[in-house]
Amino acid sequence: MSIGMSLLALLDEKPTFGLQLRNEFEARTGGVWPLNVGQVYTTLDRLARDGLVELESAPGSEGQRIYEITAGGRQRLKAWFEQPMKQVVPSRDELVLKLIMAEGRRAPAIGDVVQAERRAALELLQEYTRLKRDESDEAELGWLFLLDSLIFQTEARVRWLDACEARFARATPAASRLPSKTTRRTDRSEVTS
Amino acid sequence: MSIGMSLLALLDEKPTFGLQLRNEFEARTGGVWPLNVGQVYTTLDRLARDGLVELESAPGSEGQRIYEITAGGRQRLKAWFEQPMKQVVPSRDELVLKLIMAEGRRAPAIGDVVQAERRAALELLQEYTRLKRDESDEAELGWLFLLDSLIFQTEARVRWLDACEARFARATPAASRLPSKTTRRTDRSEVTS
DNA sequence: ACAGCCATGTAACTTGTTACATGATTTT
DNA sequence: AAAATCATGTAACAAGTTACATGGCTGT
Repeated sequence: MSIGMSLLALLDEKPTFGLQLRNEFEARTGGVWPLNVGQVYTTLDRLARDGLVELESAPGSEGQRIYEITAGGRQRLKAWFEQPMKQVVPSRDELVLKLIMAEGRRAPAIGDVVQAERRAALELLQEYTRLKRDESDEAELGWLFLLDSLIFQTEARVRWLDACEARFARATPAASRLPSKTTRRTDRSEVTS
Repeated sequence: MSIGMSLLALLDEKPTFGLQLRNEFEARTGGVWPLNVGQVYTTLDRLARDGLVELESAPGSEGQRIYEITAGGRQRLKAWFEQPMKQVVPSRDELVLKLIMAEGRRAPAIGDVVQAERRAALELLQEYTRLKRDESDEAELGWLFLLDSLIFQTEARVRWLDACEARFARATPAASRLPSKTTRRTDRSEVTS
C-alpha cells in the first residue's frame, strides 16, 4: 500500500481533500510520478474502510471533502516509517524470471536476452545520467531521490546481467554451447564511469 | 504478467498440466520461489482467455488437463524474450516514496528512516552473502541468478540510501537541521567489501 | 475403510490503474 | 452562454495471492 501510506503521510501534515492530495503528491515527486486523481479517491476509500482516515466532521461541503488521519492511521504511518521494508525474498523481479526461463533454450538464447537487456539498461543509464547532469540544481528533492534510485538500480541490473552471463558461461562449458548471435562482451567501463 | 509468461515459457517446451507446471516452476527457482497451485490455474485461465494457451484437444481426462501453447502464445513469448523490460519510469519503488514522504518531517526524521533501512539492508546483504558462500556449487542455476539479483539490488539500495542522505545533508545546511538520533554515518567499507 | 497424495478448480480479496460521468464554479 | 477548471466519484479491469472445496486414485 505505498500510495496509501503516502497519502496518509500527506494527511498527517495537514487534513485536505482528494485533488489537493494529488497535487501535493505530484509536486513532491517533481511531477514525474503521475497519479490519476481517480486513484486518490479509491485509495482514500480504502484507507477509510480500514479506519486510517476519516472525513472531517467539519462543515459546509464546498464540493471539497476534507479527510483527516485517525489515531490508527498515525500508528500505521509510524510503523511504515520505522520498520524497514521487508525484502520480498523471492524477489518477484520479472527480469529474474525471464532469465531463468531463457536458460536452456535456443530461439532467443539466454546470451541474446542478456545482451538485449544490457543494451537497453545502458541506454537508460545514459539518459538518466544526462537528466541528472542537466537539472541537478533547483530541482525537487524527491525527483532527485527518484532519479538516483533509477540510476543505482539500473547500474545494479547491468552488473547482475554480467554476472549471470559469466555464471552461465561457467556452468555451460564453451564446447556444449550453441552459437549465439552476440557472444562478444561489451566494455565494462561504460558502467563504472 | 511475469507469472503468465513463465508458464508460457514452460508450456513452450512441452505441453503439460497445472500441477506439473507448478513443480517445474519451483524446481527452476531452486524451490525458493513458492507458487500456490491455485495461482497456476487462475493464470492458466487468463492465458486461455487471451488465446495464448489452449486445452489439448486430446483424449481421456485422467484428471489431468493438458494445456499447450498457441501460435499467438508463441508470438507473445518471443516478444517477451526479445524486447527488453521497459523501465517503469516512475520507478514505483515503495522505498523511494517512503523517503520522499519522510523528507521534511520530524517524528521519524529522514535520517532515522535512512539508517533503519540501511541497517536492514546490510543485514540482508550479509545473509545473502552467507547463502551464496555456503551453497554456491551444485545449486540450481535459477536460484543462483535470483540470489545474485538480491545481492546486487540490495547493494544498490545501500548506495542509494547513502546518496540520499548526502543529498539531503547538502540541501539542508547543518544549522537548519533538527537534531536526529543518529547523525553518524556508518562505515562504507561494509558494502564495498 | 481410511489416510494421504494427486489434481483441479473457485471464491474472495488486495493494490494498482484507467476511463468515464457528474456537478459546481469560474473565466471568457 | 459556452468553455475551462475544480472536485468528486464509480465501474471496471489486471495481476498477484490465499484459502478452501472437490474428486479420484493408492497404499495400508
